[in-house]
Amino acid sequence: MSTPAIELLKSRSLPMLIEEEIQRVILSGEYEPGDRINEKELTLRFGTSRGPIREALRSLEASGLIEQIPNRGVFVRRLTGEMAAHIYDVRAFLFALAGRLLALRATDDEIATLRGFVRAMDAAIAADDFDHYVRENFALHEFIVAHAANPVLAAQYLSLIKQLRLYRTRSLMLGDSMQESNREHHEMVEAIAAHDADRAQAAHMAHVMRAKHRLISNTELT
Amino acid sequence: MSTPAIELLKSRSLPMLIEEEIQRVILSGEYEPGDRINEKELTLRFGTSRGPIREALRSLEASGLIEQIPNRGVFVRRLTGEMAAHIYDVRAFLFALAGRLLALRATDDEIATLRGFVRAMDAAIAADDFDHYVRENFALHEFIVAHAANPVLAAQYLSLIKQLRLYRTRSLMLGDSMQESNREHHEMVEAIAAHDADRAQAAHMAHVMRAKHRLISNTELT
DNA sequence: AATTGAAGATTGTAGGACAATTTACATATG
DNA sequence: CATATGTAAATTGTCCTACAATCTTCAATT
Repeated sequence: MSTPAIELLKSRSLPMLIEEEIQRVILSGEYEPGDRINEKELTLRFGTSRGPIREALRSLEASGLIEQIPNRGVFVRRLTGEMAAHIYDVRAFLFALAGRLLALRATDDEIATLRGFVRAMDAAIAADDFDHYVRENFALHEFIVAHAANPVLAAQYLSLIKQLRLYRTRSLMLGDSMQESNREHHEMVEAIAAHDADRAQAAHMAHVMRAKHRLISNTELT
Repeated sequence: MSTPAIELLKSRSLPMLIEEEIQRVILSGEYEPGDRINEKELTLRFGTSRGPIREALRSLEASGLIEQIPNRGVFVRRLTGEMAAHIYDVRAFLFALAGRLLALRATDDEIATLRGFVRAMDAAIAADDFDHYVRENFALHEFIVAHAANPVLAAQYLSLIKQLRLYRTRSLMLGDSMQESNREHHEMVEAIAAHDADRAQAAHMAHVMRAKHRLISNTELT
């Protein structure tokens, strides 16, 4: 009976709300990879009993954000560079499917929206507005996956994205790679606009694989 | 304190064991899609309290085998043909990645094992032993995914396979499609043996997509 | 036959309890 | 001084009971 936000939204079940909240806390960085998550602390934080919290943790474990070690508790998952690379490989193929599906079914409106994202990113590059670029970049990817109209694909893709956020993401995108990246976006979007499924598929896969290589060559240096 | 199998294996946590057991029960068909799962019934069946059972159900929900409706309980998930088709599309791309990865790294031993599976399926076809074919077929797919050496890929692929088992799988593979299917296996395995990543990728994807179309054309008729 | 309504069942959550295990810390030992 | 050891405290894992909220069932009423 403490956090009012939780009291108000009784439409969804308590464990779901707790799950979302813990997820938010993890992705925001308040809990860092490797941190132990204490159940009692969460009961105090949310004002609930341990039951709903343990249920939420179970769900989070399945989504790959936390890890449970019997009798020792749950820990925010720690992602090795190797695992991140594995995730990128899978993500590349899922994103390739998204590109293909969207190329086959994109409406004129969707194509216009996609081109809008690319233009916005061009503007962000011109203004050297890194944050704005990142936001639009994320929105473009999200849009493509959502409009591919395959909920299974969307769920798995989003799960991977979440997991990747556990990986240290510093220096992930440097100055000139914004330009390179948006050139790839342009190719992706125009392939979709041309309803060329094969070309879209290849462009989407290549885009993620190049992002993977940028990530790897950056982290090798540290 | 009833089921001895659960008492013995206290090394893993109780919710994990319960989860595995419920999953087994669902996949075996004892609980059918759409069935409601009663918590108290499970407490009697496993001799545990509701806590661990609710945790297990949470985990199963995340893996897509059950569906929770607030205040109404959990139900074995019902898969529409449309959803099955979506799963097949994703599976095709994941399997394509598995084929590519394995082509790049397959050892001679692994190649020999793969060829053994194909030969065994040829023998099963010759003997008209459908069950044997199905078993070897499953083993081949599992082997490829496991030896692709990408745990993220493996986890997502296996999750899809489990979900597909919720779909009515009658008349999924008819007589002559065994031959067709194993011809495709042959192409997959030889592409891997040649360490030809592109060819393996294409062959693996095509194999799943053809399976999808066989499924669809069969279910259209019913 | 359709609607209503009360009784019963089930879910969702709380909270206390306790064994088993792990962690932390202080003390003894080489 | 560093290491080993032992004890106390904390934490997890599980059970139990309880009860409000909601859903389901089924009989009675219109």
